[in-house]
Amino acid sequence: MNAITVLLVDDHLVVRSGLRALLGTQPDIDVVAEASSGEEALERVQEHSPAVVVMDLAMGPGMDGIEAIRRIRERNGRQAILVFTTYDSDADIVRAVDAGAMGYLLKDAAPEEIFAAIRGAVQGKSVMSPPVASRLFQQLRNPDEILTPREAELLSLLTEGLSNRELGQRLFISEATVKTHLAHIYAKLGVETRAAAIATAIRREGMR
Amino acid sequence: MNAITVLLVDDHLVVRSGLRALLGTQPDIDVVAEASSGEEALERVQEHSPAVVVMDLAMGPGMDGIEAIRRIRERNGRQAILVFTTYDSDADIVRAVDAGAMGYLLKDAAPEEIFAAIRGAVQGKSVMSPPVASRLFQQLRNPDEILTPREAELLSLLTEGLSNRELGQRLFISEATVKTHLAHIYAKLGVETRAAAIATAIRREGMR
DNA sequence: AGGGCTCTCAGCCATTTGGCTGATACGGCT
DNA sequence: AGCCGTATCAGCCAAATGGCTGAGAGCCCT
Repeated sequence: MNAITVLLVDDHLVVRSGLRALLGTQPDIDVVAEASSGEEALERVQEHSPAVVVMDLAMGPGMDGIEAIRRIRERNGRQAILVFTTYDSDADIVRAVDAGAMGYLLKDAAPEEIFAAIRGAVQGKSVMSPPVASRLFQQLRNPDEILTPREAELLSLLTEGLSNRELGQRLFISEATVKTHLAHIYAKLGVETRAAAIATAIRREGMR
Repeated sequence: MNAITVLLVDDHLVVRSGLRALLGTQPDIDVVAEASSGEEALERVQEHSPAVVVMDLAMGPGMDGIEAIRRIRERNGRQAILVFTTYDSDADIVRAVDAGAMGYLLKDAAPEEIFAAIRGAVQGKSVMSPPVASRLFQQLRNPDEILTPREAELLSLLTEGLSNRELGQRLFISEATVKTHLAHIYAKLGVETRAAAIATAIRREGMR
């Protein structure tokens, strides 16, 4: 039987080594290449056409994981992409699945979980770490809490520490509109002040 | 020649595997044990008395890396402790060095850097990743920007999104005093609003 | 055509925050 | 004893923020 070919994408060498060592114990899984950036990932996919791409979302400067997923899916849809990352950030999960990820694993997942996810991915099965799945489920249950694109944009700038006036100037809208958006954001995030919104956003949405 | 005995502490199995794989290539370095939590790290140190402890700061629930460093140094000062983590947060660096860490490496360090750090550590040399060293240097150069303990405490609570009133209640001081501290914090962080202070604090101090 | 969502803006008012000045108290250092 | 840093508190005032109501325009979907 043919082994499942895998490409590892992570900007940390130790993580790639660790995955390679772990996956090396499985005869039916074959790590054929590694990449340390989104750009490199695209090249390796072209070269090797791996069956599965295991990818960290957080990568240094340049293309991030989400963008890499999108590009891989666009030009070469045959790969199953597994996200393998440290954080179970709501926004990341949604964006990764949206971009075309087949599964979302946390880095503290047990080896068996990882193996199962890779084997499942080639068969078109979607795999999530339990904590990730429960978060996704919550999101689906509470559509009220999903920010509109404009609100997300504003929230992102909010975490830069801008004032209402500055937000308005940056987005070419009046301060009144800024306040309206903010009020909606607060309601959706379940907070009452801008400070709490920033704290929530940075911590929970992974806006580092 | 006797190999350098090493204990790996990281809550992520893949990271431990990766480090083990990397360090396994060096004949003079011998990984004698692994731990996935601060508590476990203490036990392993007792059991194996490794020459070097390579430790991640961020670990799941329970004892964090800083606390683990402190405890190891307290009861058994013979180990050289190397911090090996993802973030170059100012606060973490200072606290880790304060707790007794010999060096501070980032996870994207080159293998040679890691080997050199371990070898240097047993000889009492202090090793820092270049970006880490430069941050520390900046801290030393700008003593004006170092927060007092009370200010740091307040800033920490600030990132929870509390109001001045709540801050006062939590710290058993008047709102007036809270405002005084805040003004000092803003000046030291070089910001003008609480929002910017929170953003700066969370991003730069690693207050996740 | 109508309903719903998003984005935009306005005005009013209460609360919060920030800037400023000045003050007291304690501890350590010289 | 005197100085400095830290921590505490007060009062005043301007600016920013948040809560509320209401409203028009564009868009998509049925």
